[in-house]
Amino acid sequence: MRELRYRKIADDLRRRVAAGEFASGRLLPSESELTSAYDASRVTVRKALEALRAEGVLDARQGLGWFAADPVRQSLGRLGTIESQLAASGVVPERLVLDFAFTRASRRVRAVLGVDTVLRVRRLNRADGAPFARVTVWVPESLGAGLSRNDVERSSFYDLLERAGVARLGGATQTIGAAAASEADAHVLEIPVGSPVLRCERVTRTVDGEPVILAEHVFPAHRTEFVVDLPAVDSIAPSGLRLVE
Amino acid sequence: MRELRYRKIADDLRRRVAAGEFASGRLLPSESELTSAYDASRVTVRKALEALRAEGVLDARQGLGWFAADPVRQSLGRLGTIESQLAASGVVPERLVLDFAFTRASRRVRAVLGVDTVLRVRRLNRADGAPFARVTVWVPESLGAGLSRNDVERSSFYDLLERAGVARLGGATQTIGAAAASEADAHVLEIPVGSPVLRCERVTRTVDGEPVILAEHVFPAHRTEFVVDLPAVDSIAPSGLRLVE
DNA sequence: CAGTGGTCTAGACCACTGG
DNA sequence: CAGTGGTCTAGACCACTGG
Repeated sequence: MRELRYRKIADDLRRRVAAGEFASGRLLPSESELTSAYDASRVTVRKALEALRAEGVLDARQGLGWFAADPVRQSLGRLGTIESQLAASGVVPERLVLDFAFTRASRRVRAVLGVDTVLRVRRLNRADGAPFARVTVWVPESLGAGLSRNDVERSSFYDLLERAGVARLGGATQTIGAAAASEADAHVLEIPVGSPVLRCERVTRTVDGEPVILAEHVFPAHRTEFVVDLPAVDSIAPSGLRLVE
Repeated sequence: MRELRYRKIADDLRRRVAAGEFASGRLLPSESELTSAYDASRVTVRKALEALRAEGVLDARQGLGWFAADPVRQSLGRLGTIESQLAASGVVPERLVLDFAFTRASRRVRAVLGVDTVLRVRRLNRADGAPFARVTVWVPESLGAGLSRNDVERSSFYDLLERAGVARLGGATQTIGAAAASEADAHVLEIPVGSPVLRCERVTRTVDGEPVILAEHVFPAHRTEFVVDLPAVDSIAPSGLRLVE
């Protein structure tokens, strides 16, 4: 990988912001100062700054200057996965494997993954002993063939597939809906049947765009919510909503 | 508002893509051709193209060219507001004002907006006659003072505040949760009490970061879901989720 | 190979901010 | 007012794609 100047500048500025160098209303050096300091053109410096704005790290106002973005926005940009959030707050999430089987794909799963036989794993996630997610993951038989039940209890599927070099994962599409808890959900999550749950379905693709993981997460509504930070809006209505069927 | 060249170019290209001019693998004119055609510098043309890439409308490959993005991603990038989606599919959304009042802010509303008196508007949105959203909007008394009941029935709050120059809106934070339909929700949305609903709360800030609009949207779960497109992932778990309390 | 997008430079004018 | 970020120009070199 070629070294990109704007990326090096962005990395350096991100580090300095994280170190608190520009905390609480203090402005960054002006673009022309940064241009001199990094010995780059203003366009390159701006490309780095705009990238950090897109990440939610920095923001700017014309006539004023660049500054570290609102902490709320920063923390949202860094939210990451629920497990990393829990780990950061000192709670060790437990992962319990309920089911591990190679089975025929249902019509829905076949439509998404395009294969007839899949590895299906059901897991329960707990935080401080209380269940907070019921997870079902489907992967094509070929990708799951090397995985053991102990593997999926110890590690996340992302680690097992990506870091082990089995697949190179690219983007994903995530849908979030509400539903009433099924009997199976209710039993595992220790909530009443029919009580509201958040249901999240996620299709993860390889870098080539081929869908390789289908995951369903069910969360009890009283314990969980999704947070989305929108750097700019053109409406006050929720974004990303669509009507189904 | 000053006319921005890169924005005009982006608007034109977006329209041409939507019209199918570059459908199914056909490339757009090269950047140097676009530079001549729009009589702008290459940097300006690229700024327009990059903006459309960020929207999910276009994509490019070095050495090949620019092309209309994958339709899946396109539809996600263009999702925008539910009302614009409906309009695009030929359904005219109706907006019915249920309530329009200046009232004392509840503790929650005061905590968010930082004022004691607010304009509170309740609306019902329908598509093809069927209710799909119950909306409550709170704005500080000072911002709502110039608005009439007819205004909020005809136009969106965004149009009323931003385009009318009352406030310059910046970013927003949106939380999505599930809940059981309250009696009021159920009555207005024509669903059973206790059936699952998606509940979305959105805080919109001015460009200066001051919260000025609080909006709550309640959607019947069986008709609606949120879709998020994630260009790159570092986990297969849902992103943006957090535990409440 | 010729042509493409990706990065980068050294300038310029403008709208906007704070004092 | 001087200084700031926002936009825009006319160049340049590079890595990469397809034939």
